[in-house]
Amino acid sequence: MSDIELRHLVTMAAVTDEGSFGRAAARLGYTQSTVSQQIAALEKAVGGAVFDRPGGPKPVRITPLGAVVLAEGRDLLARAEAMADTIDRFKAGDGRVDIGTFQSVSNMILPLLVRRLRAEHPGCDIRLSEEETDQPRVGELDLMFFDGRVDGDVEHRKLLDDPYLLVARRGTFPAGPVRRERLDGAPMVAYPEVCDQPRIERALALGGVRPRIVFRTAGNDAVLSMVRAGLGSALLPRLAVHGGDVRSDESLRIHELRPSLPVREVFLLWQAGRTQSPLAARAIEIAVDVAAEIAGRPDS
Amino acid sequence: MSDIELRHLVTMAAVTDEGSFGRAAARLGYTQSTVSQQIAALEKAVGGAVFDRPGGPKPVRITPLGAVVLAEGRDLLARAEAMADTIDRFKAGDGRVDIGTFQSVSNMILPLLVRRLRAEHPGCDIRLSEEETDQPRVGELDLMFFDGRVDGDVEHRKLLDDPYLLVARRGTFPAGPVRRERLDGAPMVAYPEVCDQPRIERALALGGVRPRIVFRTAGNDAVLSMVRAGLGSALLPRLAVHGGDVRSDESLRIHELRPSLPVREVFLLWQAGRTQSPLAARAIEIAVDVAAEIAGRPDS
DNA sequence: CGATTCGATCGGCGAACATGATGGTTTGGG
DNA sequence: CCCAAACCATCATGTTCGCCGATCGAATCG
Repeated sequence: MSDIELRHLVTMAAVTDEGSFGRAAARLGYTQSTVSQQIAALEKAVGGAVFDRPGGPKPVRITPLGAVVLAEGRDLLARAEAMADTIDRFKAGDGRVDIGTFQSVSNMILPLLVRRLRAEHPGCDIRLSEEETDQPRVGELDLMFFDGRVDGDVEHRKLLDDPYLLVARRGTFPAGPVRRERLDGAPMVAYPEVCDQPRIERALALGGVRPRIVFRTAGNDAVLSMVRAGLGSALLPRLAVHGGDVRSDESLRIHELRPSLPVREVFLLWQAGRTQSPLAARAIEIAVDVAAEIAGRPDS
Repeated sequence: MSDIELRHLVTMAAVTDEGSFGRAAARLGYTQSTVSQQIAALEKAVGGAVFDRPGGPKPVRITPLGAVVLAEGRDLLARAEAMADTIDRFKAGDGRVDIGTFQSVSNMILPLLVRRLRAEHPGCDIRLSEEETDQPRVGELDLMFFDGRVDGDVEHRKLLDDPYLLVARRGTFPAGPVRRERLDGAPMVAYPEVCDQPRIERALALGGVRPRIVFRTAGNDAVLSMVRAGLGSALLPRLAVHGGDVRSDESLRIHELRPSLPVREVFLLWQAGRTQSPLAARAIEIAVDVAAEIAGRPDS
């Protein structure tokens, strides 16, 4: 019954435009016989004639039922064409991409990524979500920034190594590198124990160094404010101190740690075995480029 | 390329709902093999995978491209269903019908026809047009009322015979039938010389009777007003004097003519060889019924 | 490591499609 | 009045396409 096919509607529209089965066939690259059969099939599907065939050189004329079918059919065909357009645009890189980020991980990378992606695809829909869970829900995202290895069915791309630096109030330590032992029992401000944070604390503890964590917060600004206020020092990844006014802040001093902590690795990861959108694929490439530029930039 | 078929979209929607090719096949009455092939065909048409197949008991998962296709596809399917609904309603008698009427021909029939048609099909779109051309454009109408025969490729259905009556101001003629000769040179108000009017004037002239036409107007009311005002008498078809307040108007008198004029035949006609809508077909039936009732109604 | 679930693939069969030729119908001109 | 032209329907034919049944390979789970 409702076995209407788009091809038949195209043919019907052509017949209406041309006023003749034969000319419509010529336009569509069919034979007159084919057009005749297609219209017959369409008429069987809708349950009534859509054209009156006067016979002879008179042009065929649409019936009232045919007018209804044609009006709705043209609408349907327009929708189908719009669908094809949308698909083509999507394949060219338009569409939506959901990117997850965590804490201060990507405060340097993400703005550049978004800017370049939007420059390439002005119409694209970039959605960012920052969640504070340890084991993130990569399942609902296209891409996710993360520091540290992650298990599960996840593919990853390493973006950069992010070394830890010690940020202290001026006068807390003498200029230059600071030995790890100096942090044992020292008051410190730190991130919550998610992501890479447990790992560096374990690394310190392995050397018998146990700082006194006096405050934990996920906000970079809050950490730095507390350091400025003299609450304690902080071990922050370079990305977190690289930008902003940290280096020009006279009340703060940045020290290297000796021996240095194992670097934090920043990854871009996504669900394994899942087809990426062209936009997401492009985002990965751009993220890698951006990370390489940032990693190669001199420290000050 | 853009060879997307509605059937494939239905299958894709089912797969998305069920999370499995096999269950979708069971729901649709297909085989798993068929669903697999249909999805493959769809993927070839859109140029990319629409599902990720993890393999094993894991449910298939839609890809970003698939999400786009599905969103647009559901819209397309909804349109197609709406189209089927519209067609079904049309075949049940809904839709639009264009009816032409002329002068005072159908002042009695048309209101009843419209009322009954709208009672049967509340949603239908009845359009009336009254044109003052002699040879009407039946080509743009579904149905047309007309008095008198018409040539061309026109099918017709006779509705009723409409005899002419003489309407005069009280006191113009003695009560009862009036002989034709009395109208020779008499002042009369008449319709314009279109439709049936030339025929009755010829019929009078054939008997040597030539009224003095002092005013021609297409409006029934205008004719009667002029008769009341004493401008002259009028030969009007019975339909024109049947309704309204003519018979109860004490200032007017209705006479038969002896010998009577040949009756005016009222037809409903439409273009020959043209498929009509169910609504139009029903309108014809109702018009015939209505006309029969009116013709059978006693004169006063 | 088998049992299970799942999609892909192959061979085959029947329906649908496109073609070319033929026939019936109508129109308009000589 | 008949003939040529335009037009659509139909038929027979070859080919494609859709669907099915069966089988295979992959992944998961107990």
